[in-house]
Amino acid sequence: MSHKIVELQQAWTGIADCMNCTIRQSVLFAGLEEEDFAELHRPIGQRVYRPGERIYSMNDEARSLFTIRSGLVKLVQYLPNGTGRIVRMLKKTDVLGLELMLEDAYEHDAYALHRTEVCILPVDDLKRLSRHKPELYHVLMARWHKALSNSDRWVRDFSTGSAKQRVARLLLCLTEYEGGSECQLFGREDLGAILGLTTETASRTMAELKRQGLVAEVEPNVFNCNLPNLTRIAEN
Amino acid sequence: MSHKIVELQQAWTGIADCMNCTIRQSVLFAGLEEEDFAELHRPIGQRVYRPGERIYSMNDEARSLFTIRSGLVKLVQYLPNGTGRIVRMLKKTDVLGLELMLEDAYEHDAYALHRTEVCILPVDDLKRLSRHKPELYHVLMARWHKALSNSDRWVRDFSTGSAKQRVARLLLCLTEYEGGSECQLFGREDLGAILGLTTETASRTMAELKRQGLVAEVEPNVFNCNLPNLTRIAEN
DNA sequence: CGCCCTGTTGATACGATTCAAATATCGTGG
DNA sequence: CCACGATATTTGAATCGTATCAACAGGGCG
Repeated sequence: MSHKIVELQQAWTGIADCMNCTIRQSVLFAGLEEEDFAELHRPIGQRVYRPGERIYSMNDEARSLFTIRSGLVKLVQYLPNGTGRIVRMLKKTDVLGLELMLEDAYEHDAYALHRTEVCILPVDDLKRLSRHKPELYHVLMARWHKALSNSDRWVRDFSTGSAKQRVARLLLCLTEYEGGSECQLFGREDLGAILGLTTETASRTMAELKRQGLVAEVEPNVFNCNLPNLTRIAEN
Repeated sequence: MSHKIVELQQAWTGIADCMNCTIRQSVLFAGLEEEDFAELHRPIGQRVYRPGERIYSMNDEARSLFTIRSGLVKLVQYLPNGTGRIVRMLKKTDVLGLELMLEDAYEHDAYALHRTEVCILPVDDLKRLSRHKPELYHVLMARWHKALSNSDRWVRDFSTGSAKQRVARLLLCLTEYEGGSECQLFGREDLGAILGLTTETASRTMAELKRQGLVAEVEPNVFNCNLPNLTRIAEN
C-alpha cells in the first residue's frame, strides 16, 4: 500500500554523521573531537515524527535523549484528575529528555506539534562521554539553564493576563522561533493546554485576532502576524 | 535605640563554618574536602533577611550565589506593563542565583517571604572551585534539574484550574515543605502573584477555606491544614 | 458516501476582576 | 505603653471574561 511508503518516508530512521552535522555547533557535541565519537558505541540514530506523534511517554523505558534538528515538541504533565497541561515546548537545537542524565524515567509525555526531526542519543553513551569529557558538563549546564529561563518565561507570559494577551504572546514567541513575521500554529486544544484556557476560548480568541486583521492565515495554521500590534496587545 | 539592635540582630552578618555546617550534606559543598575550602578566597558569609526584604535585584551587581539555610524566597519577573509575577519559590537547601555560573546578571528580583537565613557564595570562588573539582558540576546539574522539575510543577499546579484549587495546591505544597500539617503563609498579594490571581481573590479564597474549616489559623498567617480535604479539592 | 475529528459559533452560567469602602494589623514615635 | 498613621486584609456590589454545554460546518479518511 502507498500508505506504508509514506509511513516509512515520514518516520524515517537513519544514521547521523555528527562530525558533519549542520547544526553541530548548536548541539551537545559542539566541542567534541573525532576521537570522542569513538565513545559512542552505536551510531547516532535519526528519526522523523509527524504532528501529533508521540516521541516518548513517562512510562516508557528511559533509554534515549533527543536533539531536535527541526520542528516543535510539547512536554505534557497531568493533574491527578487527568487533565493535561503543556508545561514546556522545545524547538530546534533543544535537547529532549535531559532528566535522564540524573533520573531513570522521563518526566513528561513528549509529542511532536509540528513535523519534527530528531537525533537519538543513548543515555548510557552520553553518561560515559561526560565522565571522560567534563567539558560536556558545562554544555549540559547551559542547556539546563536555558530550559529554566524558558520555564520562567512560560509562567510569566503564558499563564498571566487575559486570553487575548496570552495568545498574542504565544504568537510572538512562535514567530520569534521562526525568525520572521510568520509562524506555524497547531491544534486549538494544544493552544489551550499551553495557555491554561479551554479549547473553545483558544479558538474564539484566534478567530477574533483574524477578524481584527492582527493575524492573516496564509495557509492552514500558518499565520502572518502583525508584530507591532500584537506586541501592543501582549504588553497591554 | 533598641530598634538598631534588633536591626543588627535580624540582619546579622557572620562567618560560616562550612566543614561543620549542619546542612552541608544538602548543599553544594557536600563532596568537598577540607583542602578544597582553601579555594575559597574569602570566608563564607552568612546573613538573615526579614520577610519582605530584598535579597537581590536584576540590576544588582552579580557577585554572589546564596544557599538558603532556612526560610522561603520568591523570585519575581515583570511583564512590560510592570505587573510582577512570582515565577519560582526557593526553600531550605535551595541555591539562589545559579544563573551566575553562566550569565553575568541575576534573572529575577529575589525577596524573602519568610525570615530567611542564607550563606553567601562569591561566584568567582565557585567558578574557580568548579574548574578544579569537576564533581561540582554534577551537583550543580542536579540543582538545575530540581529547579526545572519545580518549574514544571509550578505551571501544572499553580497556573491551572480554579482559584480554590490553586490555593489548595499551594497550601499542600507549603505543608509538604514544612513536613507536617501546618504551614506558614505570607501576604495575599504574594499569594495572588504566585497563583495568577488578584489580591482580592486570593483573600476571598483563603477566607472561604477558613469558613469551611479546611484550614485553621493557629497564629497570624500560620495555618493548620486539613490535608485530606484540601487534597480532594486540589485534585477536584 | 458517510463518519469522525477538529474548529467555529451561540447562549447561558459561573467565577474572577474591578472599584470602592470598611476593618484589621503593624511599625513608629510620642 | 499607648496612639497614630500607613499598610494590608477583608468584604461588598457590579461588571467583565471565561467556562460550559450544545449545535453545526468543514475536511480527511476509511
